[in-house]
Amino acid sequence: MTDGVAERSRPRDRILETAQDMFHKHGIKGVGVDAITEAAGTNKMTLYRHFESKDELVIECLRATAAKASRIWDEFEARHPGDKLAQLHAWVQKASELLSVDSRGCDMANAAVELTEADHPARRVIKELKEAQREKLVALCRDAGIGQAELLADTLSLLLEGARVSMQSVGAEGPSAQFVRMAESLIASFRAR
Amino acid sequence: MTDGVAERSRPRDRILETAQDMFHKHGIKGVGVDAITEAAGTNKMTLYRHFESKDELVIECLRATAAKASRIWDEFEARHPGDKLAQLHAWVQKASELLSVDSRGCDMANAAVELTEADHPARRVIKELKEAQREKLVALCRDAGIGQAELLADTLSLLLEGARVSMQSVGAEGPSAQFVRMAESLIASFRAR
DNA sequence: TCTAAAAGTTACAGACCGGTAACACCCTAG
DNA sequence: CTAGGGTGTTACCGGTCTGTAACTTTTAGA
Repeated sequence: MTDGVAERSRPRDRILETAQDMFHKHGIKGVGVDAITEAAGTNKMTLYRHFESKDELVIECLRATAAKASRIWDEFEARHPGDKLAQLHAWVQKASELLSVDSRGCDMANAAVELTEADHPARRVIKELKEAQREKLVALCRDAGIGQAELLADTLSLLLEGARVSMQSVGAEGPSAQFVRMAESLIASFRAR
Repeated sequence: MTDGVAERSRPRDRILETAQDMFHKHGIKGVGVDAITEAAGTNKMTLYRHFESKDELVIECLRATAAKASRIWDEFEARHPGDKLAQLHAWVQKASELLSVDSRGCDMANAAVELTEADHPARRVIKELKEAQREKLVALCRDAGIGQAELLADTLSLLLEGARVSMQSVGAEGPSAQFVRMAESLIASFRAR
């Protein structure tokens, strides 16, 4: 009779994990703190003892998501130590796997779409995290020996971001279905010159 | 002393136009019907006499947006009659113009991100409209004499969709800044083979 | 075992939401 | 001039939202 999401961890961890999951699935404005705490097997007061507001919880969730993504990058290095080109291909492969398994795309991009207020506290965090990810991909492309590393990295970024949002509007059979082919031929053409 | 948004048109038209603008700027869940009717210089009862629900209003707004986009396509044909390749370049140019002028991206994609319920009435409309746009771009590529027209059209779609969402998370100086260069070299490479 | 912190419980405040009812008004078509 | 449809106004319903107060229970460490 386990709790599924909850298990027996500390309330703060359960709240954070549950909130990540629910924000991801239903959007930030689509889920209230009551629903989160109930799903996490706790209550609202406990949430507000650990997070000073819903916005702050959102930010913590985004940071946690980025940390998970970072762990995936560590896997690339572990599986293909030193071989940056193989890591780049692994990146494409992993991106397409996630596309086929999850139809809700990137939490940070989705949050940016939802939180339209220019001064929303989450916006600067989103920008920071996205910029860090961009730099990582640029570095990977450069270390893989590609000339115009920034341009390739940015193109791959836009393709992936587009695929993730396209899935949500037209579904998996839309343009996003060809993501791997696009990305691979793009890498090939950048390597050729 | 004009009303700005309102002028002296019929309440229904004012509501539709104002709602389009406000949904676009602040998101669907970010604006209430009260705010819309007030900005449109009318009241809630009048809105509900013309639209049976907020969801229905959202759908009408999406259709109106798609109709505006369709008028832009008519411009391409008017400016470059018969020259499909020139129209494709015009499409790239226009897309980048819109990117630099408006940072909130595509209403349909944004709505798909916000409205997470799988059976939301707006979702099927979004899918229909997006599929229609996809077919238009595929036809344009094919008529421009490009071999793998579907693949080029889908790649361009993902690039643009990605650019529009990337702008919202990292801003205009991010990867989306290179959209024109990416799109043009992509077209060139498809034409070359 | 005793204590203190963490967590649970209940109730509530105050705001906003989508949607409706009842009624008064105005403007135009006949 | 008059009838009637479109519009404006006010008030309200039931629900949901974030966030807080006050109090009780559980848990864990010395």
